[in-house]
Amino acid sequence: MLTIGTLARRTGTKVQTIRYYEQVGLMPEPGRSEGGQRRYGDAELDRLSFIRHARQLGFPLDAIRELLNLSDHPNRPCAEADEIARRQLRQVEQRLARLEALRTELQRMVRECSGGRTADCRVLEVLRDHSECLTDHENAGT
Amino acid sequence: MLTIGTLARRTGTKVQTIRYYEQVGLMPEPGRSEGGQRRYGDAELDRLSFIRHARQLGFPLDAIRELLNLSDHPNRPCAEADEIARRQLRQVEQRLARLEALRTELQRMVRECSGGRTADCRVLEVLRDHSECLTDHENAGT
DNA sequence: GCTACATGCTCTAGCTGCTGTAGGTTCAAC
DNA sequence: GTTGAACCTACAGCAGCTAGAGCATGTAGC
Repeated sequence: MLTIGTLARRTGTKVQTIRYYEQVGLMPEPGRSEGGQRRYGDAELDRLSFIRHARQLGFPLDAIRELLNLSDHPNRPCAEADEIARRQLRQVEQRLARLEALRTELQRMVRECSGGRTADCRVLEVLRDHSECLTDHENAGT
Repeated sequence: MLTIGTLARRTGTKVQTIRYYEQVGLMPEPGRSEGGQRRYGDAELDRLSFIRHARQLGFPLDAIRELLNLSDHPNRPCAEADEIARRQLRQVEQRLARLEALRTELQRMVRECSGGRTADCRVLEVLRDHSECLTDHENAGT
């Protein structure tokens, strides 16, 4: 039986995050000690590892919920899990494309800055005048 | 004199977003009509365009605040603006590297999935067992 | 058995950067 | 004068946590 702190250390998760996962229904409500402290078993350790790993791969919590659901039904076809992963892959690819455009633009700004006064700063100039940009970068960033 | 709605349309910003920028001090408190509605001039139009453009390039609001500050002091050296842009570029490059690792891993998962039952699903299997991963992908995702 | 202290508990607020809604007011055209 | 679009303030909510307050429990040493 593991305390929440031990579970946290084993999975590289913060204690509060585990409680948060419980709150949003990703982790089950665990058993409690006589004094009311959470006690976890190996199943929960596996489940949390799964969640953390999926998070590291950028899956949103909703997708992880679906994946966990599928994982609980070994006889169902895996097309759904496959589709979730593909969706995530598409997302990642889209973000990559946007970030690459941003990188290009930022590199250009930085390269052209000659280090004078802010009045002549290329960085500020480009920001002031969108038409100086080579690439599209709408909805970018985050 | 522009109303907030016109300013919003001209800059591709939502009205609420403009009010939000005012609230967090990115936009100045504008003049008001007799009835208390905001009225903007060209300076504000430029300032908001600057903000939006910087946001499209992924600069966080704090960085934009600094950039605007620098922009208001044309005689100061532009090293600071340059540094802010470089910092942003580094951020973008880091995110790119992480996302590329994610893409690799997701591609592998998807490619190896043979479309059987979830019990044998590669996607779920990889998520269950971190050691199957080729790349590092810690702190990834968002 | 007692004390000290790490760890646990719940609850609430805060982070970023907006976005949406409720319930009311102003403006401009007709 | 009346309509209807656009405006106003104030506040709640999104994701995915994270941090803190104020208190309870668990455990190790003595």
